[in-house]
Amino acid sequence: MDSINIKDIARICGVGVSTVSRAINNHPDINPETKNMIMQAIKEHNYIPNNSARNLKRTDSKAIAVLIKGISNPFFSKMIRVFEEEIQKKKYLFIMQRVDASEDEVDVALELIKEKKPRGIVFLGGFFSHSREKLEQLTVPFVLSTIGMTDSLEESSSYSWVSVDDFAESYKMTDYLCKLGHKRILILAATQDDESIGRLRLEGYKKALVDNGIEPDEELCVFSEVGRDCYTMDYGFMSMSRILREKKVDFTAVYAISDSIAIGACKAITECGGKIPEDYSVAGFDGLDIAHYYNPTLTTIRQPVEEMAESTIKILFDVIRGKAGHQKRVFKGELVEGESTRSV
Amino acid sequence: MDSINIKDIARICGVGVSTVSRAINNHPDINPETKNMIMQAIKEHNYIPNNSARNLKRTDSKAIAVLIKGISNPFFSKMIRVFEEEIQKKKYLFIMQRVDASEDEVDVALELIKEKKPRGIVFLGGFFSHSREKLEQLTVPFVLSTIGMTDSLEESSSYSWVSVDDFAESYKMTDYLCKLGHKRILILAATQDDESIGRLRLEGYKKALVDNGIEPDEELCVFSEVGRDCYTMDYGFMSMSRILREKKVDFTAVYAISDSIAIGACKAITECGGKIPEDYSVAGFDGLDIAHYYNPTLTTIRQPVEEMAESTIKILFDVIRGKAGHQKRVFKGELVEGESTRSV
DNA sequence: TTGTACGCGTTATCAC
DNA sequence: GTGATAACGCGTACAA
Repeated sequence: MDSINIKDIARICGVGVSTVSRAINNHPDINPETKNMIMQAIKEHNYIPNNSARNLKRTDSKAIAVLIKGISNPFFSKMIRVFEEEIQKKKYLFIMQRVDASEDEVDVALELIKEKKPRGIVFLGGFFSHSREKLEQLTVPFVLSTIGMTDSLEESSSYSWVSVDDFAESYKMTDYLCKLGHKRILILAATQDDESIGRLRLEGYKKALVDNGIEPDEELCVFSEVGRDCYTMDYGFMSMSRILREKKVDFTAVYAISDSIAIGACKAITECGGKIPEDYSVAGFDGLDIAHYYNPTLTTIRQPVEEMAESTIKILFDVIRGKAGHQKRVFKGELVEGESTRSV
Repeated sequence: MDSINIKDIARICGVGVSTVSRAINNHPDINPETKNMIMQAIKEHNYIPNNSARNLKRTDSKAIAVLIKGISNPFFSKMIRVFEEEIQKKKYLFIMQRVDASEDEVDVALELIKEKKPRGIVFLGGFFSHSREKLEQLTVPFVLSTIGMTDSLEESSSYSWVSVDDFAESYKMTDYLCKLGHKRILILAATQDDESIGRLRLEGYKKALVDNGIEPDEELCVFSEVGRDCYTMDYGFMSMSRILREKKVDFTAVYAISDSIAIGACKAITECGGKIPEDYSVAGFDGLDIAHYYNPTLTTIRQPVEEMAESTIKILFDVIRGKAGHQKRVFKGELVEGESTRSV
C-alpha cells in the first residue's frame, strides 16, 4: 500500500501526529487555526484514516450495530429505515451487518464487538435459542427485535426484547376466521422443525381452533421444505397450487403465516379459476404495505413496525445510558379486515 | 477490555504466538497435533481473533465488498442473494455495506478498501457521476451493477459495468403501449432532477412517443418530490390518486418507471372505481416477482436479475484474476405482457 | 517445526 | 495547545 497515513500528514503540516489525531476527532484542545490547516492538507492529499487501526486503539465507538438475519425479508426493510433514522438522530453511527442463515448470530456479534466496539446491538430476525452461557459473553447491551424465542430464555433480565405476541396474534386471526364461520381453515406454515415465530403462529392457530370447538386436522397444516426460505410468495404459490391440483383436502379459508405467502396463495387460487373471497377466504400476517395495495386487499395482522423499531432503539439507549434496565416489550398487532375474507 | 488475546492462548498452550497464528490461519507448516491442541484451547476459552488487528496487518483479504445504495429496494434483494451465492462459491468472503442516500459511495469504498482490503468491489444502485480523478483513487477492481450513468463516464475502460439499457427498454415499453393504440400515456417518473436511470427511462419514453408521431406532453409527465424515495408503491398511489381526483389531464395508459410505482397506481385507480385494463392500461418496469403475482398481472420489462448478478461477479473475478479486462455488459430486458394492458 | 521481535496506523497518556 | 511515545492485537520475517 502506497497509501498516505497520519504520520505523512503530520510531517506535511509540520506538527505531531497527536495534533493531527486531535484535528480528525474533533478534540477540544486544539487551536482552530492549526486544525483548519490540517484539515486542508487532509483534503488535498486525500488522506483517509484507517478504520482498522482506529478500532484497534479505541475502547468505544459511538455506534450501534444491527445484525439482521434474512435481510431480503420485506418486513425488515421498514424497520431498518427507522433504525437508521433513530440512530442518526442520536448522533450514533449505524452499522448494519447481515447474518447468513447458516451463521450463528451471537458468534457474529461477538466478532463485531471485538472489531468495532459498538455501544449497543440489535438482533433482527432469526431464531434465538442460545445458551445462557453464550449470551453472557455479550458484554454489550442488546435488544432482540421481532424474534421468536423459546420460553426458557424469556425470563432472563440480561437483555431486552421487542416483538408482538406471535402466539396471541395468530390466535386472534384464526379466531376471527372461525367467527366468520369457517370450519376448515388451511394453514400455510413454516418448516416442520421451526422453533421460532413459525411455531408460535402455528400453535396460536391450533389453540384458536380448539377453543372454537374445532379439532386441528394435520391435513390442513402445510409445511415448507426444511432449508428453504419459507416466507416467500413463491412458497405460497407452489404449495397452494399443489393443494388445489391434488384436491385431497377440503377447506374454505387459507391462513398464511406471512403476507408474502398469502399473496402467493392468492395467485394460485386465482390462476385455478377460484375467486377470493367467494370461493376461499385468505388471510396473512405482518401488515406489509403490499397487503394494503394488493387486489383484493389482504386481511392481515398489522404489526406496528415503526413503533416497534422506535421502541427497540429507545430501550437500547435507555440501557446504554443507565436510565433503565432491560425490558420485555410486547406490542399489540392490529387485525386489519381486508377484502380477502368473508363470512360463510 | 478484559478480553482474551492471541498471547494468552499462546501462554496457555505453552507455545509461541506465531504457532497460534498458524493454527488459526490454516498454515501448512504446523504439526497437526499442536494445531489440534491450540484449536481446542481456543474453543474452550472462547477466543475470537480481533479483526481490526488482522486487517491492519493483512495486505489482502480474500473478500468482495458490495456497496448498496437503497437497500430496501426489492429489486436488489434478489441480486444480493445471487451475489452472496456466487461469492461463497468462489470461497470469498461477502462484505455487504449499505450506503446512505446522502453518502458518496466512492468515499465509502475508499474507506472500506483501507479497512478491509477486499479484492474487488461491486457498486449496486444509486447514481454515478463521479469525476475520473476520484474513480482513479479506487485501487481495487470494481463493477457498476444496475447503475445509471452519465455518458461521459461510459467510455472509460478502468472499470466494468453491468446493466440493461434503461433508455432502450423504456423506449420498448412505451412503443408497445403506442402500438396498442394509446396516444395519451401518462408517465410516473422519478424526481425532476434525476440524473440516473430515472432520467434514462424518461428519455426513452419521450423518444418512443416522438417516433410514434406523438408530441410529448409535459402535463403527462409526473415527477416525484425531490428528496423522497420515489421507487415506492406509496409514491405511485399518492400521485395517481391526486391526478384522478383533479381530473385535469386525460390519458388511457399509465407507464410507471418501476413495478412498485405501478402497483401503487393500480390501487389508486381501483379505489376510484376504475378498472384495469378496461379504463386504464398500466405498465411497470423491473419485473419483480410481485409483478407476476399481482392482480391483474403487470405488464412490465423484466430485467434478467440472476444473469446480471452472475455476470457482475464473473466479470469481477475475471478482472481480479487477470483473465480479462474490464467490460461493459448490457443485458436485454424482456417485455412481459400481463393483464394490466390492452389495446384500444 | 517453532519462537522472538518488529511493525501495521491509530489513539491515549503523559510530559512539556 | 502541542509533541513524543507506549500501547492496541495480530501476522510474519527471520533466527533457532
